[in-house]
Amino acid sequence: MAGPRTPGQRAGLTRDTVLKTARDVLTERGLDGLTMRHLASRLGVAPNALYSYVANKTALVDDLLDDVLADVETPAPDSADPTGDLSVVMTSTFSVLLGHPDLVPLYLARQGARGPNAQRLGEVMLHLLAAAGLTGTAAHEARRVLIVFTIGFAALATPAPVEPEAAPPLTADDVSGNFRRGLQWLLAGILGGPAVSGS
Amino acid sequence: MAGPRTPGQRAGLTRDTVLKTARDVLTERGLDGLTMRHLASRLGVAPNALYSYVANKTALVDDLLDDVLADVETPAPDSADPTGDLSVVMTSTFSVLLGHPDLVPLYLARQGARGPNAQRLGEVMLHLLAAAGLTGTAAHEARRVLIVFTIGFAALATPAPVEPEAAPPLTADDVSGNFRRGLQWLLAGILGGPAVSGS
DNA sequence: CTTGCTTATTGTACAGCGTTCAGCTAAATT
DNA sequence: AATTTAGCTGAACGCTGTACAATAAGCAAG
Repeated sequence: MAGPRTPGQRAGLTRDTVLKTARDVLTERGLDGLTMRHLASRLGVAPNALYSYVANKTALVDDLLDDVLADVETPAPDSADPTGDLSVVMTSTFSVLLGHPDLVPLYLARQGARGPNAQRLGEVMLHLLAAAGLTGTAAHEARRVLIVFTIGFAALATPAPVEPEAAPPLTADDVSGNFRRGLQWLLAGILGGPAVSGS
Repeated sequence: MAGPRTPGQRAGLTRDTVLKTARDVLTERGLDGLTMRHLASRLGVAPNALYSYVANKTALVDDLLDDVLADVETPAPDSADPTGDLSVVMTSTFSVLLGHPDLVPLYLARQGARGPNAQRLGEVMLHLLAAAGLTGTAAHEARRVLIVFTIGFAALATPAPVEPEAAPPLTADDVSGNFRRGLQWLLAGILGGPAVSGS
């Protein structure tokens, strides 16, 4: 990985290795530790070499965000229990997000990912909501509620950036149970609830 | 506000003017535009002059975050309708957050504010939940759910950072209605089975 | 086998960031 | 009036993301 090279010599980088190493750096050094320079040095390469594979740092992070969502399990297309499937999808999303705590705040800062994986997930959710009887605006609203709730909770479960000061325990398990209960409330409201009249 | 000063001369800064100007800069130039250097030049002052009033940029932002929460209306202490009051508090928090979109992502990145205003709000919520019959762990969980939901929704209502690309309108009104419905679902779930009547 | 084109990579550099240190001087204190 | 305190400046450090021009490796064509 290390090599003193003169200009023109190749290092054999790949877009995939760049992204993968970026993920590694992120989990090891945190969000602040993910700098183009550090990533480059990790790859044994000059910083600007990365720009052959990534338009800029924002694009890199966007790709990272979407990559992570690839791990979310989506249920078999035509199940008999859309509500349960919905619960599974959200719970899976939640736990996937928990696996990459540093990224979570970024999802909210950018209002969710926009890549293909995110889009696919969004469509799966709409499909399940339709199977449960919700369409149109109501379905979009419900989806938004579920997404916000899930990402938001993952953000809260993330370990605090600094200050070990008087840190309340708040283990990931605690938050997970908390998440599951809140999710049930939401699903009950969304699917069963009393008339959601105009208001 | 503008003045070429020689070393030793004072500019008459105040912690309050610094914070207030920081808020202005934030709303005008966004989060990326809020730099110590820009803030300083706006105050007609060398960048490092700010460090007499603020420990560092993080502390500055922390103060900003907590300041905003001062505008949240909290209900009269001993109401007969804690559920309704809870709804009022959360809705008020939501609209206050909407007024400062640039700050919202930071709340999540830092897992909520930690200043006195945030603390007060948190205690008000616990008080209302207790009045509604929830104490102990259940109350803390419920509070967490409500906070996540509220901040998360505010984050989603925030206008996207860049890309006007095919942006769905998603007006603040839309999101507000959405928020209110989701909130009802949560409250219904939190406070035990039956639908929440009031509000 | 050579010629030429494309592209990955380097060195250098720029502008900007948060922050620290040392000095100066106006204001506050004694 | 003398002395301390504190607000402010100038300069600098190390860091960031990124643009530009030069170089050489790889590849396609003659």
